[in-house]
Amino acid sequence: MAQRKFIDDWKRTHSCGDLRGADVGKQVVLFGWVQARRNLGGCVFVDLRDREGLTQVVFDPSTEPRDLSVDGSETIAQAVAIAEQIRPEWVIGIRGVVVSRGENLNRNRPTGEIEVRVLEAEIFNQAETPPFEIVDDLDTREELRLQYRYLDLRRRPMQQIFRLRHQMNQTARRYLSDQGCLELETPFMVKYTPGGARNFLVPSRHAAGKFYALAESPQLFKQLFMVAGFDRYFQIVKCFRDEDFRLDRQPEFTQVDIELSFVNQDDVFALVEGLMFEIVQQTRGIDLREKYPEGRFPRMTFEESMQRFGNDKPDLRFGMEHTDITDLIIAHQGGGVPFFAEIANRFENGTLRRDIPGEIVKVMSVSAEAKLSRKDLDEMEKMAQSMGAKGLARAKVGANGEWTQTALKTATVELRQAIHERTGAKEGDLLLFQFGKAALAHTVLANLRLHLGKKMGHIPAFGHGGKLEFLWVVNPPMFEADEQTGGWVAAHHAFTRPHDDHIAIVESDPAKVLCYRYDLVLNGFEVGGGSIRLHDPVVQRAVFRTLGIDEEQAEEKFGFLLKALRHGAPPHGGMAIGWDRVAMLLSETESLRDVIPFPKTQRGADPMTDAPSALDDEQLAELRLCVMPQKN
RNA sequence: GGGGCGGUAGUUAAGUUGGUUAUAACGCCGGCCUGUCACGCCGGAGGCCGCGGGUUCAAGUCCCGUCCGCCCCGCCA
Repeated sequence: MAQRKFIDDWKRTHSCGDLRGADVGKQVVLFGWVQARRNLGGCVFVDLRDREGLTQVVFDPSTEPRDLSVDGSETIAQAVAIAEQIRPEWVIGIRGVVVSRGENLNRNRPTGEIEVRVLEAEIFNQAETPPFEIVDDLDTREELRLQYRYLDLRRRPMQQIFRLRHQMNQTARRYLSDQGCLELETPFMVKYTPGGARNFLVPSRHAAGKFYALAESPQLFKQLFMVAGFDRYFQIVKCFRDEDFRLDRQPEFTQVDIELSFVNQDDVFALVEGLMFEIVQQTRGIDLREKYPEGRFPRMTFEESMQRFGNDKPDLRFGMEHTDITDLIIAHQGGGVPFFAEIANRFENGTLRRDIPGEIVKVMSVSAEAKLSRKDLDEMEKMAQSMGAKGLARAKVGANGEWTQTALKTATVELRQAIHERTGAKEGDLLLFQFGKAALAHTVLANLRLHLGKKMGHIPAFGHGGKLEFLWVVNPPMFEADEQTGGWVAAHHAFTRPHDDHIAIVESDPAKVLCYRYDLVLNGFEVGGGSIRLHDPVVQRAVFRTLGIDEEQAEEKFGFLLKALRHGAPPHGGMAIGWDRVAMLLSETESLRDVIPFPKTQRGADPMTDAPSALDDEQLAELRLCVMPQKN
């Protein structure tokens, strides 16, 4: 067996990204993986890779150690023999001398001025031929990349992403610590609490038949830190939610969790803004003060966001806003369009009311520049239908303000003029309509807006495209109507503080109650959310009454928190930042999976380890569990 | 739970109205080559066309089912 000189007697002197022209003449020891081997017949060039970079090393049988003023002639033949054997991804070590490449330099890499002339080499390990090449611009099924994630992670772009995450973590720790926050830990295995996201459950062997829940967030525990008087807390923490996935959702994900005592909403914002400025500066070298000179992010109310963009996480990198024309439809009694008239009638006769969320008519004006073909429109209509819409009514604005290419051509001049005036639509523009249930109309138009934004090149398919648009979305409603029961449910959670001037109407007019809940949005992604908590037991009881939760139920569900809040809870509030989403946006990658070292597929599987897996009967018996047969 | 797209050598793709032995590039293996750096040149191996059923003289291709992956709606307080 080889003598292992390279590990036992010699130490690595440099990384594969270190050496420059100034190092010429140095004797060096490099360790790494074989990126590429170019055998010219006698002379073998090898690109040696480690996490810092690539260095070309040369195995040349004609090397004369004396010319390099070093020993080692007897080892050169051995080294050249090794060069003949090695293959991509083998792990080797070399000892050699840095020489200038003179005219033959490679300007494409930082180490391109030099190469290392090998005097001695050792193979640490061979490698099977990898299922895909370890290259920067890999084009391979993602499933295969996940199956061999350790090879995928060997690639430079992936290494850069996780270096970025390291920087994010270091920056957050330093900043939040400087802001007086203590890094404290909360349990992952917690008591199951109903409502909200589904929990992953962990069966207990000691208490067979009982289960822990994996924490969907440290929410309740961080509030207990405030009761305990820690004053300010943060944690970089994993959260677990057993819900369906999207490109920005994984079953386990990381958030930077923050909670502060004796603060109002503005105090929380200032802290988080400072953090984001710092993160963007440290990781991307971008000074957000150029865009936000006051050091603050803009704010928009929830209601305005829904009106203008159809969701609570608007992508502000481009326009194409929506316009609510429900009032125009009512005023014009349908304006000659049968299905508008139908809606107008229902408002007339009181079936629908404007002051409570119900049905609406919205329009999005698309510039003539979009040059949408019939095929494009059909595709968009299909998209709308796949989201549950009946169709996609549209009208093209003609030279004299008439509507063409549309089922809406019966619209009156007055209605058309009113709509053109409000939307600013000009000749050649296309009007896209949605009407009916507000939630559906909003969803459809919000998605079409993003679709068109990408299609028209206002925003890239993924990545920030040089624009970082932050926004606080504030003052959402505290309660939502529960369609099934006809009662009220908490729009976020029951421990959010209502606006002070709405406390009086918590029970009398829940629909109008707004609360101190806020989301931080970046380029159309919700990257953080939080609230000022409700620490007043009197208001808390009123909220529970509105939600139809009596004291007994409240005790049963949230007893430990309510009890804690009765023992001297300071006013407090906080924030949770979706750290993976921030990493995804800053690294301009396509999905959350790209910024998580070992992510799950859309169905929650890990192709590498084959998790989740079945248990054998013995294990189940120990937990006193039995698995029901699959229902068909 | 619903809708859409995809699955063909190790990888990425092509594959005609169903019709001989399923192509190509990269990778892999062997040979040659002393200044390559996407090295080059010559040769070679490599296929359960995701899986199961059906239609047919004949299926990668058409039909049904199913599994897996991705995107969206619902869901995610």
